[in-house]
Amino acid sequence: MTQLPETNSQPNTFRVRFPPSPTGLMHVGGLRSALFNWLFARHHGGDFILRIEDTDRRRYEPEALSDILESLRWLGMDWDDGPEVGGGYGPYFQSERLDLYQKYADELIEKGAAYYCFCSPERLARVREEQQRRKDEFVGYDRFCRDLEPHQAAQRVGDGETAVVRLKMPLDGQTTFQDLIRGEISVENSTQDDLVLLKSDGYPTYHLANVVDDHLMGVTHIMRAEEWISTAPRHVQLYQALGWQMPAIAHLPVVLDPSGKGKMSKRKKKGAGGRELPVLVQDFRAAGYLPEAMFNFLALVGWSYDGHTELMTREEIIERFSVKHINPAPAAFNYDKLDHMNGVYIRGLEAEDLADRMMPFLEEAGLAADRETVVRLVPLVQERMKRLDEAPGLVDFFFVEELPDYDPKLLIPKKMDAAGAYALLDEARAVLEDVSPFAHDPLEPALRELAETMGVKVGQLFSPIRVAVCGRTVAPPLFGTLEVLGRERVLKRVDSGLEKLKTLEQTE
RNA sequence: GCCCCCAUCGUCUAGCCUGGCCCAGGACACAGCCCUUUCAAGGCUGCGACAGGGGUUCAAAUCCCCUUGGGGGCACCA
Repeated sequence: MTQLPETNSQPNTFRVRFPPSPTGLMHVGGLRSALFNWLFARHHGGDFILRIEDTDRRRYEPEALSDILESLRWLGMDWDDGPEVGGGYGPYFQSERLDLYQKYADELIEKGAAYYCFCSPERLARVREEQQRRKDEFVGYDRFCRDLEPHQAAQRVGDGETAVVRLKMPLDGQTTFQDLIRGEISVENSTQDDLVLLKSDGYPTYHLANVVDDHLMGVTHIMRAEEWISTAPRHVQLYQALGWQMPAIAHLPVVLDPSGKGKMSKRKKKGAGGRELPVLVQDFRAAGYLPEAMFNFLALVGWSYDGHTELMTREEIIERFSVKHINPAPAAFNYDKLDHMNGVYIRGLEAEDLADRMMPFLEEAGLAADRETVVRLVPLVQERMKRLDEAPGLVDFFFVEELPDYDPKLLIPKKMDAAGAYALLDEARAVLEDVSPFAHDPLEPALRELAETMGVKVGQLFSPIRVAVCGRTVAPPLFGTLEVLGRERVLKRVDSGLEKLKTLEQTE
């Protein structure tokens, strides 16, 4: 028998929980729910419980659990009760609490608040189908077994007949509850059907397990996504049948996909430029979003502080978080804004820190990047990055000996021909060979002076150099780039650029 | 179809509870200009909303009702 919690222990006045089901990889919607609960707990000095709702044996995926734990840790959300840390109300895996659910299901049957149902899934499907075809007002279980004689029903179960346990919902009247965000919510009981509490495999449904555990674990506040609203009346009835006080409850607005049409699904969406928009937490990590930016942004999905303060540290968010400022309206997930905010956080990083965070992305891209060089590169690219996954594309030419092939025409500046470009590059080469030390400072004045003596705009001179050295027209600031590249490689690339121009002249 | 929730710029939102300070503020995006060796970053400016209709009131974005629109849910999944 699973150990019941000490009845005389005084639970914290603020105990919230995040109860993921290990049926798939964690997605942002779930992370957001977790974050709001965590913020609520930390704000009030309460407890954050992590409970694994592994009651669906068919959809169970073993790798989901580690993904859930990693996702929470990524954002720095620690839990007071749960896997790996324990707590006084365990176990925290519902699959290890089966006897508890069985016990309360039995109790409800005994009280006459629940009953055995022997209807086969086939019959249920047939009933539903007919109701839909007839366009009945009521679609749901027809309560075929509700009034079976209890002793006979128990006998059949004893004889080994498979059955589920269903809750007897009231047939008339209405069920009402207070939502912390939406106020009073009320539904007609005649629209509700008798929900399954215990499945035929002996596992509880979400409804039973969730209610039993929230009660036993001393949960005081439930914050879950809006899609649960419609099941709340059932939970109200369940608490009532069990004779327990229901925790305060709040339904968080759903997160809509960027188009605002439908909630964010686990399927990836295509964004501007055909980029796959991340949905899973691990995709956000892989895209190079900083956890601190993600934390800040996610806190603002459905919650706001004062309408104009958006950049906040985690401490500030914890201090300012309030259920009162949670917006009940669904919100589209704004990737552009996330990117912008991530860029702000990237720009705020120390050079060494940013270099460390860039390294895995450079390695992943197959670049032989060394940390020392990357640290020197940071000032050149820091304000040009919104996501870390953009880093390889920004610095790749620093880590190759030979530039990949590029269009020689790029070497020719505006209003100029190949011969002119050649002359410019050739003169520049002389300067590049002479200047000492080969660093930003002597390099810039020297090349500016060259532009002046040659009577061209600096842009006209710098452009061919940039292309020769980087292999493209858009690149980090030139002089810093030259310095990091070093004289030897720069001259080699300029030579190769000169050669390209020469062949271009001949074919003209 | 039925039930429930929601409704301020293209998007995220402040204001709504406790009507007047709102001819509605901020952010992202977009456009223009400035800065500038490209691209960014930064600065400035612009574009742009109270879904519609009825009430209540001296006064409504704010309160009430209806309509419309959007979303969510209708499993032995969570």
